Order: sequence, then C-alpha cells, then structure tokens
Amino acid sequence: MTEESIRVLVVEDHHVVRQGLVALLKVVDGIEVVGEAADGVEAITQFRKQQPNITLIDLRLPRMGGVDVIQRIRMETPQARFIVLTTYDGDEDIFRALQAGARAYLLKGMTSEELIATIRTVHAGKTYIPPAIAQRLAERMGTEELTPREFDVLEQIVHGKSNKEIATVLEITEATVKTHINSLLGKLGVTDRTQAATAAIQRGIVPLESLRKPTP
Amino acid sequence: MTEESIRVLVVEDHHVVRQGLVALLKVVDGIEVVGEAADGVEAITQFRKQQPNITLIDLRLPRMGGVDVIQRIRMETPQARFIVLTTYDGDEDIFRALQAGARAYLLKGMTSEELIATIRTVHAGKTYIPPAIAQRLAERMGTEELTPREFDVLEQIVHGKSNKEIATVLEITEATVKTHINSLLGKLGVTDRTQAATAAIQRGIVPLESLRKPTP
DNA sequence: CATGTTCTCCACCCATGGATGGAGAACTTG
DNA sequence: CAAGTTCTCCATCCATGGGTGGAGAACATG
Repeated sequence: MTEESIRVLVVEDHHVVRQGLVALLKVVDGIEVVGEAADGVEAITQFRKQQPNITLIDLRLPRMGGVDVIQRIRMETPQARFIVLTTYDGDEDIFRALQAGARAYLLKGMTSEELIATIRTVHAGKTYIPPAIAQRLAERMGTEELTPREFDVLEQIVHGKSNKEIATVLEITEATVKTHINSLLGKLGVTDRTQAATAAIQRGIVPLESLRKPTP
Repeated sequence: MTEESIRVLVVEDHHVVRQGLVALLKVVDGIEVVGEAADGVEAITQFRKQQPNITLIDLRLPRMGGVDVIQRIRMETPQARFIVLTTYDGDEDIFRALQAGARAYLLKGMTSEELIATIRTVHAGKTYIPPAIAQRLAERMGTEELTPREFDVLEQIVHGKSNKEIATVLEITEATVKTHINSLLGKLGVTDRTQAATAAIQRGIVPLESLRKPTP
C-alpha cells in the first residue's frame, strides 16, 4: 500500500466486543490497531503512548467514563479524533460525548462496512452521526436544561422517594420540593412524577444501574 | 487432537460481537464454530442444518426473541444445549430463558476464559450460572407472581397513565384500578406507583423500549 | 357438590402530590 | 450600579393516589 495506515486505538471493556473490533479491523487495508484499552485510565495511558489518529471508544467504562476520557485527552491533544461506539443508553450521553468533542457516534449494531467507512470519514476530518441518532438529538434540542436543584429532585424521584423524604434529604421544605417538581415536569414535557422517572431513565439522565441499592 | 470438536452455533445480531465471538472461538482447540445467525428465524434454520452441540445465543434478537428460539428448538431437539449470552436486561428474561431450557447464562462482559470454560462445562452436561446472576435469581424466587390484570395495570403505570386513564383503557372503575395497584405494590415490595414503574423497568417486566411511543 | 382459594371488581376515607402565586438571593449585561 | 434574568425557596388550594374492607365469579380440591 502507498499511504500511511490510519492508527486506531480501541477502548472497550467487554472482551468479546473488543476482540470483535480488533479482528474486524485487522483485516482492513489502511487501518492499523495500535492499541487496546479495557478502562478509562488505561485508555489515557495508551493514547499518550500510541498517539493514534482515531480512538474508538465506548462510553460505559470502568474507572473513568468515556466522556471524561474524551475531555481529558482533548485538553492535552485537541486534534484527537474520537468515534463513540456504544449500545444505546439514552440521549444524555450522546449529547455530552459530542460536546466533549466526539466526531462520530455509532451503535454497536452497526455493520463492519459502516464502521470502516466511519473511521475513514472521521480521519478525513469529517463527522458522522447516524440518522436515527441525529433525529433524537434534534428532538432533544428543543428541551430546556434542568437546574442543579431540579436534577437533585429528579434523581430522588427516580429512586422512589416521596416529597417529604426528598425535602429531608435536600434539607428544604416539602413545598419547595413541589416547586422544583413542577418546574422539571414542564421541562421534561411530562405531567407527573412517574412519567418523569421513566423519562429520566429512558433519556439516561439518571442511570438505571443507580437504582439497585445506592443513593439512599 | 484426538477427540471430536464441540460444534458451536453463534446467534447474535450485533456484527462486532458476533465477529468477536467467532474470532475468539476459532483459535480454541476442541471448539468449532459451525454456523452463525443474526436473528431468531435464521437461528432455527442454522440449527436444523448444523445440529450443533452448543448454541450460543443472545436474547434480544430481530424477528424472533431468544427465549422463543430456545423453546422452539427444544421442542424438536430436546437435548439441544444453550448458553445465553447477553447484556443485562433485567431478571425477567434470565428467568424465562432458564425455564425455556438454557443451561448457562453469561454476561457480555465475561472473559474469554469464562466463555470457553462454560462451553466445555455445558457440553459436559452441566450448567453454569454466574454468582451475581444466581443471587438475583434467588432474590426473585421469594417474589410472588403478578396476576394478568395486575400486569396490565403495571404496564399502564410504567407508560405514565393516571388511574383514571388506566380505568378507561381497561374498562374498569378507577376504584378497581386502585385495588390492583395496591396488590401489585405489595408483590413488588414497593410503596407507590413511581417505585413500581422503576422496579418494573429494572426487572425487565416491562421493557424499556416500549416507552418510546407505542402502547397508547 | 361443597369448601376454600384466587382473581376481579367496587366504595369510602385520608394522605400525598401537582398547580399557582409570589419573595429574596445570585448572577448577567448594558 | 441598575435592570433584567434565573434560581431557589415557601405557603395555600384542589386533584389524584394509596389504604382498607368487602362482594361475587371462577377455579381447584377434597
């Protein structure tokens, strides 16, 4: 081959998926996998060492989340290019990943061709967001941002707390809790707390895993 | 090698994951990948054709779900052995997969060693459930089953319907809706509808995808 | 077939949650 | 620094949701 290969770093904690990506890319002309990482911290180390052209990265990672990794690396190396590769976990993460500087967003259900084409596209300096994702983002654009306090309250709602309990935890009056609720219901475009809870989970505002036991 | 290889069928819709599994198993002595399928219908076709010893199968599949595939195949071939391989989608699916006759249940975050060991274990006629999963199942055992009507109501709750709306949809009185709610709250071990909604999503009783637009 | 169990249904009472209006603190922006 | 904006906070009013008791239908089981 005549040109330089595109140097790719693969960051993904699931062994089989990482293995799949590497196996897939290994046989492609013009693409070279120069490193692998299974968590966020390792990702940063590998990046510094390998200085890849493209970093393929999952958002859900042990030790340090994908969004944080992207932000961190881009502080040192602003020209770093990221392709976020994840199963769908709600719009929230997509949004933050793009803000952090990701150039493309792919669902794990993509085809090999799609992946390879996207790597080339991003390496060429362009961006790529699949239509389905783009549409979701567009919908999300219209929605207002929650204030920190509203977020606190929403989190408690998702965790099944009553207004009285929320008031105690946040050390405010029950009446105030209701104000925040009223406000966030409007912003989320829903009419009661139950809808707020499911919307929050669905959009990834409050992660589903947090429901298990913690945040009492 | 002296013995027959274990013939494995891989059923998985995500390309990279399937690729990863195949790449991973290809290099293992004594294991042979005899087929691949990207959806439930194809899985059945491939099974009939290849008669694998072990079928590695995801539960979330296009066209026909993994649980249905397992049931269907085991009607024709009761000795068929399945290893369910999935990201965690709530206890409900696990439970039904095991009831349908799956011998093992692995999360996609597993190591290669774990996967290979499990294939050998299941081929030897044993079963394998990871400790984390086993614990969840044990917890679930104590819980009572919801009645059909209670399930109907729960579904509506998750979709953000008020008692009045639920009453209309199910063509019963609001008072009756409340009775069912009271009953299901007890069975789920929660104290209000919001907790019921999140619990339902978490356990996979009501799938998260159904929240998008349908079931009006 | 009689008895117990389970499911579905309903009415009433009281606690909780949502809507509204409004005040002061903190943070822009001209 | 003055005017506007935003956020946080609170009180009061009314709608909705949850708790309790109880009746009839459908089913299983002795």
